[in-house]
Amino acid sequence: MEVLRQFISLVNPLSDNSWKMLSECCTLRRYNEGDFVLRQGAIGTDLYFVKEGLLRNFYDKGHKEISEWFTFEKSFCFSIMSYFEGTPSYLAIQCLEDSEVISISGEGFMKLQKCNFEIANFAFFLISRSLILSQQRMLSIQFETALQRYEKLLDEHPTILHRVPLHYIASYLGITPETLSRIRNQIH
Amino acid sequence: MEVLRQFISLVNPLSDNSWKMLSECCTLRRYNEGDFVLRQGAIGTDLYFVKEGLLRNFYDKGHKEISEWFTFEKSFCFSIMSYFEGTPSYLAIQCLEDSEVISISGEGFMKLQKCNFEIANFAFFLISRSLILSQQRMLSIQFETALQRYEKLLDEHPTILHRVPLHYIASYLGITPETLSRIRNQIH
DNA sequence: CGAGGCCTTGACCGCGGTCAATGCCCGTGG
DNA sequence: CCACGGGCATTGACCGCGGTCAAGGCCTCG
Repeated sequence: MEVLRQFISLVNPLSDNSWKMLSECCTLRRYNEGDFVLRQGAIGTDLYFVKEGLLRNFYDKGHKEISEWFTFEKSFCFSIMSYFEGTPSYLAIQCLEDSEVISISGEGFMKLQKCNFEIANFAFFLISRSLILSQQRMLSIQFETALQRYEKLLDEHPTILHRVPLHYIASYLGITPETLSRIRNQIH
Repeated sequence: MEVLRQFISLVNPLSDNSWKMLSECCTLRRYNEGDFVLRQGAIGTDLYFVKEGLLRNFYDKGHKEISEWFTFEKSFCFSIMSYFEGTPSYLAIQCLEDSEVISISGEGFMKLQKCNFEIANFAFFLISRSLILSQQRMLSIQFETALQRYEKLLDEHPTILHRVPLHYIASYLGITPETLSRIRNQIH
């Protein structure tokens, strides 16, 4: 669990007492490649911190799976709609590699947030960062070409090609595998 | 200011004490059509609640202005990047009609948020709703055609055609005025 | 009456989607 | 060990949405 505390400390350090309360909401789980951390339709009010491994966050759109994002080690993810509204998750979370994930109970976390300012602060930080990323992604989809988005993705995550199959990357970029293929051989 | 308190009460009512502290951060301002509530490049850490009137939130992209959203009466807006990071705002906010706007000092609000759970809760609510809207807008841009987005907009804001010029609506929809024009006469 | 802003219309084009075929890699079973 | 089958990636032909550029109509205001 120490990894999680260090991660949170980068934002604002928690007192021993706050950390004790928070860690009581946490559970470390191990998954194999292909396992689901969260299935669509399940209630997913928990927050997930990836200690080791790689997750794929995706949802169904028509007959296709759309990859919303890939959660790398040392970062958080959660099902936005499900978390805020307690509804069944349209988002699913699956492991692309064997992974270790710390689940933070949504119920427990929300209670803490209402009575502990350090944790309320951290919650606010998490959400605000999601909001900024969401805005940036929107601008990216609206104004950049598929080629630009692909190059930016490689730039930010150079290892992604070795770790994620191309058709998942395509759906993250908002294009078909065919288009991604054309983009790739247009580069060389 | 009473309107604002009522609005907040819909989410979670504030005690008299919390409201007193919050209202000390608030300033009511009147604007004429065309006036700027926030200019691009200015530091815009405040939150704005529109009591009366209609605002346009837009930014520059290349040589064009892109309308990000229209803020109708009885709702909030703010410059996301500027608010969280205290940086100069790339977003500008301008009045499309004579308006009355309550500005909540960002500085004051953030202080309250760190020592008052009712206000922290409300802040969390505001951000989380922005996040949900941002996600929805992203899905809308990625998967719906311009026609679908236009029809949905009219459905959700039937008065918008009387209050907002078409070229602003076009840029909100992410299309050119020419395309909007074609869409409109294709409906009848 | 003329000028300028807004909206519309037309001709053309490019990005990315769809559909279908082919190639490649790899695991399974005869 | 080879043959087969299936999933993934690629390639090609075609098409439609929406962008660009240019022109024309209409209103308002000086």
